[in-house]
Amino acid sequence: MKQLSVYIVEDVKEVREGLRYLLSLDGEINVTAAFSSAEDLISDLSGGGRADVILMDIGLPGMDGIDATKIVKENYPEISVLILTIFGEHEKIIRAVKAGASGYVLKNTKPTQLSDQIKSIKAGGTPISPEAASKLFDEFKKDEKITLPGDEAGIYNLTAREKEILKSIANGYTYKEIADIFKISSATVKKHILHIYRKLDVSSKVEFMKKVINENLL
Amino acid sequence: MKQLSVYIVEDVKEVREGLRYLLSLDGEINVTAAFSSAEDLISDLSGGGRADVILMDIGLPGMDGIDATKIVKENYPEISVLILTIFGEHEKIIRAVKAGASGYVLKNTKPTQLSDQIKSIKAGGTPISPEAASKLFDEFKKDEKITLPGDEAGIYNLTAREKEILKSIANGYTYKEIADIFKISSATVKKHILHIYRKLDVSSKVEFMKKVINENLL
DNA sequence: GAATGGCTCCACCAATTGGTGTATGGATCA
DNA sequence: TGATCCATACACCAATTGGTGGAGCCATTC
Repeated sequence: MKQLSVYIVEDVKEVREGLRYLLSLDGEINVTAAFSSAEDLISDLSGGGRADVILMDIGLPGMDGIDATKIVKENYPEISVLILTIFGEHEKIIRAVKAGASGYVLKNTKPTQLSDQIKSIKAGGTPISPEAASKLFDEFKKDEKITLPGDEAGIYNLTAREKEILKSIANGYTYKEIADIFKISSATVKKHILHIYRKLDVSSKVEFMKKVINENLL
Repeated sequence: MKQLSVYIVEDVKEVREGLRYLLSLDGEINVTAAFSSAEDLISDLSGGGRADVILMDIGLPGMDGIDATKIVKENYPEISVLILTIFGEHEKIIRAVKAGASGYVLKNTKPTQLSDQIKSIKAGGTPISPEAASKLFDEFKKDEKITLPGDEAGIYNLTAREKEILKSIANGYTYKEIADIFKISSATVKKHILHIYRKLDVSSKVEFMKKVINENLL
């Protein structure tokens, strides 16, 4: 297995060197650089420096770890950023993950666990501790709402009209009520809905609602 | 590092033995037993058998992986359950995680990734693939809603029978189908549903579904 | 024992839904 | 210039749903 190239960004020298030492114990991990500020990191990356994973402290002097994460992910999306944090920094963690961080680990994580988590990022896993999971989940949901309806054709190739009808149905209106809203015949509404059913592969309002709500089609 | 003891629960022999072989390639993982049914697993645990991680298939004959997970977590909470699934089983995954699963991995995950994900569970991580993450997030949010406001007031004072009917309706069955399932008249089913509607303060299946799904009444 | 509440069932009704046709005008596209 | 898609609309039909009333049986509770 190829070695993982890891950068460390942490302002406190003792922590920085401690991390470097701890990670050096894992043969699969190679700490190729360590920086005491986000600015130094950015400057290295601009100069062609690369890493598989960046271990990023949040509380950095100058540019903080969140903004740094944003810049890294915007310019070098292939690099995974793992946020280093202390217990209780929920909100910062959320902002960091929204900025593109792949996950986070607590600073008091055991050495072996830290190695495993770094490796698991590249293996497709997302290390998240349960404590802050629900908050994180909320935020992700908000993101979804932004990204989903913005799409043009829609996931099921629904036409613009069909999307309108879909929303109305999901909001509990009957065919007749929807007909009044859009000033069309209820027969037309029904026609639209049957088309929607076909596209969503459902055949009743119950199935329809399950799909709409579970897949956040609103 | 101590070896991780892993159980496999998977009904298809080829898959089961394939997993056992793949995991045997990782020195830190020790597959101590493999079962073809949830019942066999439970019986082993009852007899004193233990594992650090259980790799659990969802689609098992007899007791399915979700119920099995529930039982395992209720009786042996220290055991982590990792759900083995195929792409697209969103709903089941959600239910499995709610049942206490530590995460899930897709069946087509690469061997090395699988090992890493198993190890990352015990390292505190939660292996979740991004595809279904947002859905999972939604569900967690819903859980929050339940535990916070829906306290002692009970779940709308529904009787045991009404809860059964509620589930069936939410699963898309018609009155008639439910009548067949419970061996009662469809008139009775309808009566129950009208009672449920009153208690939930709704008056159609669409409103009903919104409430059931959003407040996770299943 | 009477009252209450849960579960069962019946009849009857209006409204809604699911599904099938067919058809017309407009836009778009090959 | 056809062909196709979209939105509109109508007719007709079977099934399901939402709502009302009443009623019997059983267990628990007061």
